[in-house]
Amino acid sequence: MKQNSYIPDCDDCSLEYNSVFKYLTKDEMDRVNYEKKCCHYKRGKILYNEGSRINGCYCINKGIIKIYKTGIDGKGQIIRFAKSGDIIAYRSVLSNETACTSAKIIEDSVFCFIPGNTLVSLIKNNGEFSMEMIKLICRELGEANSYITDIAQKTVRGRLAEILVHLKSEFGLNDNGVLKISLTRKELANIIGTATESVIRLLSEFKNDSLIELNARQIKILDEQGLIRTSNLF
Amino acid sequence: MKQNSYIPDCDDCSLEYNSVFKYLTKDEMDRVNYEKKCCHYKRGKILYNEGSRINGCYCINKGIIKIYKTGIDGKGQIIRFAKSGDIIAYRSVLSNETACTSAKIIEDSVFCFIPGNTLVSLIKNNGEFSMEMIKLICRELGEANSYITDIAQKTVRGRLAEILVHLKSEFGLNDNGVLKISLTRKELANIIGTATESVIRLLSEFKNDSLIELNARQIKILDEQGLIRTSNLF
DNA sequence: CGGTACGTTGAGTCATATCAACCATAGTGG
DNA sequence: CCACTATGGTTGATATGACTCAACGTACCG
Repeated sequence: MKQNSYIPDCDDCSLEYNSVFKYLTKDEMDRVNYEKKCCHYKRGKILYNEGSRINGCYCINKGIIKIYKTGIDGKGQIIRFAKSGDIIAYRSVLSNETACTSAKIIEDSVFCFIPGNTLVSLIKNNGEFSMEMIKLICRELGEANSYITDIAQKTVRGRLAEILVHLKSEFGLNDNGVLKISLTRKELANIIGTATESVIRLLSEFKNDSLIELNARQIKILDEQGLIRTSNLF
Repeated sequence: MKQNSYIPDCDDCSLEYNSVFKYLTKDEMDRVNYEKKCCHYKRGKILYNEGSRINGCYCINKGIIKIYKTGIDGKGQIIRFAKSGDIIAYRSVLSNETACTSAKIIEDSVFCFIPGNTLVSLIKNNGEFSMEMIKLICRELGEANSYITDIAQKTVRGRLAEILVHLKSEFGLNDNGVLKISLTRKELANIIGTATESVIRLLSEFKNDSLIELNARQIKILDEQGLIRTSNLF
């Protein structure tokens, strides 16, 4: 891990992104600042792999990271994306298991590594922080549960429409109404658990229905309500 | 909620089922014992509904409870089952949201209601307990993530085979090799997200392949390895 | 300039959903 | 006590969504 010139300060970072770390005391914050290690990674780099033992968590300052699993036959399944202010890999550290997911940079990132011991000691000694950590994990669990229902019940078409809406609300649009997050067709397919070809076909159907506009990886949302309707069709 | 004659003691219950509550101090345990409320519910009764506000969690002493969501068009999706020693509904309490699932008794149950305040205060004041709570939630999250991959990538056939194996390992078999948990075809369908008819057809295929034996709701596992193989077929 | 990754389109196939009919059982109310 | 109704289970016929395989275009990179 190469240390780079720019190192975010935990105080600023946690405030700006409203992360759980803002519940730390001054002393605790200093400790984290001292013990953390900052890294700059470019698109394509892998942070950790499924099955590996990780002895700390990563706090994202900038960029986007995809968290995914590899199923039988090697097909990838994207579980979620992490962005500024998010913490990843805490699950393995806290439950003392090997990683159940892999993490790959999909947009150049800056993040800090916080040793597991530090995290555990914060949880055990700071009730407020601990409570906030729990809320965070519970929120993630709630999302996972919803996703199970969606994926089990909706058609591929519905799931794709839904994921576009979801990506909009999570990462926003740039000035021309184009989704800020840029994914390959295959990545889109791996979110909703389908074949690349199906994504391609459905995207162009959406284009014909004037729901979106396509320009390579640029996806412009034309009719969000229409997408929402599509995602809820039986 | 009718109080019934038999009221489990938290000390015994947490030790017998190895639950997170065994990390409480004597005083804390007394408090929980004092503040909890014990209930006896029969099959079919609903504990709480999606969308309702719950101000406490339930600790299961006996029985089986299904936790499910209702999708669009009213189709149910079973998220998981809770049994002796499990805690449910903690997510809504801890993250201060309304319930994202419903809970229904599927095998006569005895359980205790623990007020949210009590739970939160235990988490804030007892670092060990808090850490164990976190481990528990992380484990549930890990399972949810795996399930997302399975459901997105496996065929209905594979999922059904898998769920049978899973039900065996979670609830065990009785003396004649029959799954202890008894579910309707529709419930099985709602676990794996398919149609009742498909479950029926696949179960009889499994019977023809000598993987299982059927007798109404009694499912006898004949060839667990075969089921595992079936569940992993691309 | 050739290689590799990504994107696109077409054709054929298969697993699964849907619709419909039917039987068995148990519970309900007149 | 019987008709009535609801619920669960089963089977068959049919429709179709989505996957797979295959071929080909394009862009970028060393």
